[in-house]
Amino acid sequence: MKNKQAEDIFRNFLRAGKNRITPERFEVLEAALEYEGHFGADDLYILMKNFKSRVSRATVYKTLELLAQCDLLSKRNFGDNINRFESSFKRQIHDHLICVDCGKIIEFADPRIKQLPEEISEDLGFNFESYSFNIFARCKDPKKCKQSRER
Amino acid sequence: MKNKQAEDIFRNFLRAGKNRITPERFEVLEAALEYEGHFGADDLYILMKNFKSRVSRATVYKTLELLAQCDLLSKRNFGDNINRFESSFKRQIHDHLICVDCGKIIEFADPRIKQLPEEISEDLGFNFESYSFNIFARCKDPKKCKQSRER
DNA sequence: ATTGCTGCAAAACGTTTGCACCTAT
DNA sequence: ATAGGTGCAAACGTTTTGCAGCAAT
Repeated sequence: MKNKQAEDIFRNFLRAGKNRITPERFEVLEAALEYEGHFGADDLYILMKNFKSRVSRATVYKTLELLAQCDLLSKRNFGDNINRFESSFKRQIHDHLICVDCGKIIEFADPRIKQLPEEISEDLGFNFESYSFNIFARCKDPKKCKQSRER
Repeated sequence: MKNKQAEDIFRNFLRAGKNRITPERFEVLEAALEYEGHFGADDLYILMKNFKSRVSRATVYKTLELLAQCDLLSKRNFGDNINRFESSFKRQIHDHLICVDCGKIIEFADPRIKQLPEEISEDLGFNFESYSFNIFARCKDPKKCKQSRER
């Protein structure tokens, strides 16, 4: 019960669909919100296993999808064929710069990007849904690079 | 010998590294440049197989990577965990809008995006390498949607 | 002659699925 | 009571790898 507000959002979302409210789903929610930074579904599953959780891989994968649907998490793809998630609960919209050498991920929020996706969607005759904007670059400072492979 | 210019670029790139110049690699180059639109490595492999090519799957995968490295192709990722390629030879830089209902891919070039990635990289202390900007949206016109799953 | 490339099949990887049992409603 | 969720293992689709033989340098 660490994130009552997020839990309420999830509970309401589950009820709104015909989804059941189960302890496993809330266990995944809690673990996901506690995770610092970006994580793959399997990362979270392993972490939960290490903490002696009995929740299955299948449940973790399915629940993360639900959490992304109700915007408690955002699903990211940095071009390496891994779906990553991060908490978007109480967080502002941002994009990512990824160092192609060390894998470091920098978050940034540039006001110039903000309206672009919706405007472009309209112009092209589409209803905007979501967007992804990733920059791939290299650390200028070699001392800060190649050291870690944070994700 | 349909694309002498592209072949020269590839040949020089191969020589510059210590990569060998082989007929298989040029077979992949030709097939890739002829492909209309976006294709996965396996799509191209299957197509080549249908045309009785004897080039192996491994060679197709590896060669596409080389072609992306020398900018004859660009490698795209539309968030579905498939690496797609498209010819970038003699093409202007553009981004993509993907319909989440029918999978249709629209290309667009918005001048407002152009300098953004490099500027942001600099501001954050990185050397710009590349970027990806994808918009996910839904066709407004239902008649034009759900019909095809072009890629 | 050397070193890199090829084709093949097997393995790897993240993810999804089928199914019998269980549980929230 | 029943529809939906769970855990498990097996299957999936894409991509990578190990290796023996081959070919470009």
